[in-house]
Amino acid sequence: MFTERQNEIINAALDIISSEGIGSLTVKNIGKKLNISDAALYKHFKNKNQIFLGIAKMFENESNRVLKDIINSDLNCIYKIKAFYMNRIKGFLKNKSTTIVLFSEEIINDKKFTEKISAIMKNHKKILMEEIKRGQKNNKIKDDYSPEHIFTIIMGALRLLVQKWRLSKFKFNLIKKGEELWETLEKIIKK
Amino acid sequence: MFTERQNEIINAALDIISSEGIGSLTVKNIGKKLNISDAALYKHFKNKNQIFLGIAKMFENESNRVLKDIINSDLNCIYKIKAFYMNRIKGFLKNKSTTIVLFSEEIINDKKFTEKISAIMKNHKKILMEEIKRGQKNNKIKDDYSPEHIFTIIMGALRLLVQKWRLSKFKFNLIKKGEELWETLEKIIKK
DNA sequence: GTCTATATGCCGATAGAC
DNA sequence: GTCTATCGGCATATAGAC
Repeated sequence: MFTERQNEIINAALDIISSEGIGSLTVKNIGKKLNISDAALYKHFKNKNQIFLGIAKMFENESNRVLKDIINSDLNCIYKIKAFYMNRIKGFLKNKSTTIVLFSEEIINDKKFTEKISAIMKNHKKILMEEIKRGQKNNKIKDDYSPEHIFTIIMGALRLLVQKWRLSKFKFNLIKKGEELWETLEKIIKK
Repeated sequence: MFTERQNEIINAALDIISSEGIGSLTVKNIGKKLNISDAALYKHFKNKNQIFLGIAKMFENESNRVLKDIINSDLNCIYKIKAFYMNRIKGFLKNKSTTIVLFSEEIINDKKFTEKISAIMKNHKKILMEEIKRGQKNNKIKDDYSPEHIFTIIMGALRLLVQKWRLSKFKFNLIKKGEELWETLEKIIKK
């Protein structure tokens, strides 16, 4: 998929985003981080947008892999949704910068990047909605609310929590707060 | 508060953000929009960050005014929360660019701006939480969930809906979708 | 694959005339 | 308050030697 150097470049970019913000993500800074010149980067990526696209692809690979594992597991639907939810939280914890990149599609003004992120999100939504519908059929999830609204509420709450965490400069325990929030979300949707 | 020209400049900036994205917001572009030179802008604002701060102040003035009206009304607490929720939606409809500016605190790398936006958000949260608590005391709102979680769920869902609307390029009817989502939110919190 | 040197362009901001 | 002219700085990206 990626060469070793390409992986290093993507990780350096993620490092810079999480520590100094997206405004500091320049080819010069990436080079500095890797102790090579900025010009050398162009031997590995055609241009800066391709690095962004690399970030999106890396995220896609990881989340798809995990998603498959969860869907193919024999957990019941509520626990599948919980597993997805907690997995996203752990993903953000591991790669803090994704909290910026993925929630702020408008920052990176590249069509292919935006489309990629959009597609990933749509895929997540599709898979989650299927589980929600199955749960409603099997009488595990309340059918007072539309699957669409349940999705909006779960993902919206998750995102807001993660954003708060980022704005607090990662000061509180995201896993703990995430689990507490899930307790409430589960109470709301569980039949 | 602002001179007429300052208001024009702020509105031009908001225009640019909503139509071309924050990356296109340059002093040169603002000048072009107003058919004056970029240099002339510096007679009205000391620098670019002061224009950003102007955007934040404008938003603060408007939302505080409306918030006061709602809080001082004699609606019951659930309808106060609904009024706040719907008012935010209408605010985004009126000024599409605020959907970018306010949800992406990290884009604008100015300390005073970030602090201002943060303060506005904290104030909104404080007022909403008070209403939620009052509702729980008066047996109007379920006390199975913590006020903090109720806040996260309502605001998170609202934000996600608004973001979806923005990414759809404002194609669907935000008011209608917002009202539908509120129906669900109300069912969840109402005792 | 890495380097240095450099092209090109836009950024925010200032000087000074009118 | 507006203009033109201009500055220094930094951005992405390329050329060409090693």
